Amino acid sequence: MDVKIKQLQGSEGAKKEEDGHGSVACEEGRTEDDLESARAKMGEVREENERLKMMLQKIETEYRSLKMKFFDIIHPEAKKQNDNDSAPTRDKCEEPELLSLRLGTSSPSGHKKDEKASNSGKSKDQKLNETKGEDAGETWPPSKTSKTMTSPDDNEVSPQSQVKRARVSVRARCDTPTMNDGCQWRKYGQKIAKANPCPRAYYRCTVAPSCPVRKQVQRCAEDMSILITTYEGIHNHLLPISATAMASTTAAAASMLLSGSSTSQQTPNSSATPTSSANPHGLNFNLSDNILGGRQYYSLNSCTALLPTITLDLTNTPSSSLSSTQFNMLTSNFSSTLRFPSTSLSFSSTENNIVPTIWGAGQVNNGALPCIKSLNFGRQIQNPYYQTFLEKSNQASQQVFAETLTKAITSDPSFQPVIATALSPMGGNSSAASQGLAQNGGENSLIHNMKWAENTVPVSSYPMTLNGKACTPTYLDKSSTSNP
DNA sequence: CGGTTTTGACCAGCGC
DNA sequence: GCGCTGGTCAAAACCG
Repeated sequence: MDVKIKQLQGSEGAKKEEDGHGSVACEEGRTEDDLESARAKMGEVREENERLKMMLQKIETEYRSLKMKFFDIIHPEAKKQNDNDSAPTRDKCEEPELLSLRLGTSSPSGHKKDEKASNSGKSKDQKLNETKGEDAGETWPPSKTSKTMTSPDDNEVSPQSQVKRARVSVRARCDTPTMNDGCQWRKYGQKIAKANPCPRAYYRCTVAPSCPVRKQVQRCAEDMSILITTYEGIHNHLLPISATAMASTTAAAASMLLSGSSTSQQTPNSSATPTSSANPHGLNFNLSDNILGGRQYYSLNSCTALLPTITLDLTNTPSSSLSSTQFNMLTSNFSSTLRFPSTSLSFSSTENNIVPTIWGAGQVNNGALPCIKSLNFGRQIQNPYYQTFLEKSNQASQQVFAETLTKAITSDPSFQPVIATALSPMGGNSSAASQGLAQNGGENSLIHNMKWAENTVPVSSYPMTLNGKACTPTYLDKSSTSNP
């Protein structure tokens, strides 16, 4: 991790020059007007950076405060005994708890045997994770393995086991039988599900023989053009570039689901009244009841209802109760009909010029899978190339995203715990963010700090294709980088 | 020939 | 205990 941080710091230093702070020499040959214009822009950028810096500091302060409160709730006895303990001590104890929510790791405990050899090289937090048996990789219900072996985790429906079994359902308009999400899948079964004439197909990942990831593909009974793909599990292998987009997106979505669930759990009534907060960018983050969770396809699938499921609605059909120009994040409540909460993220916007810019670096994102670039918590790919690529090609979009997200966070207090939880696995701890902030002088601090996830993948490389045919060809940048 | 798909059978969980 | 349903297995068929 230290190495990664150093790499980031190094890239940030290089980026400063790209930002224009060290590029005065490049101004040679330009007119005085150009110089004045460039200086004015530099001033604006500096001001914006200062604002972002302040926002980040505020977020970190609130994050630490929330962490302390959370720790007090979880360990009230520890609070009594350690009333005089400093915050760093608490952080040490709490970090594994928060890390247990991480879904984007690529080292599932289901393959601990294989990992024992390399265990010595693992970071501290990873080891703590394994010690507590909360590794997020073991997500698939061990239906078959339970025949021969049962783990203690499987016998209790603890919050941790719910975490492990989180599902991410993706609704997208597709004409072909299945979405090509970049992974290799092998079909191992097909069933006619109740109340849906369309058969449900079962696939498992064949990129690695021991990969636990599986997916179910079924057409929506209400709209045959909508393909519902449900992912479950975490890849335990390196992924192709094109596959990391989906993997990170589902991981991020699942992470949102889990963090949102925990929030609702602690304050079950807090979401009774939908709250929304518009921001100057016109991007609304709505925290409300489980509006989409009550959709029919949830209740029809009893088994899905047994698992915490998050739905990424990538269809162009605006939700009946939601504006088509909103990025609606709907946290779950605890419906009496569902044993676990379901969360829906609706990306149904087709007209909004903000969201596509965020997801796709300006490319129109009309139904293509949005890549939550700056909220990737997984680390499937650790390739410096992606960092460089992103910094050069997606810098503008990330700035927009950072600004938008920051304003959304600051304007909507209910979103802060979600981000706080989401940020906790990134880069190990929040103090690293502070360090990075201090060491790089705060320039573009928020943007950079939110780029810790090494598997960030440019959307332009994500082939939302269907068996080789572009699912939504107009959204793809054909000049994008090719897979290695 | 090896990998994938198809498809009937089997199993487990759940409700009655 | 029985039936229903979802999920998985595995042999056969299929395909490049």
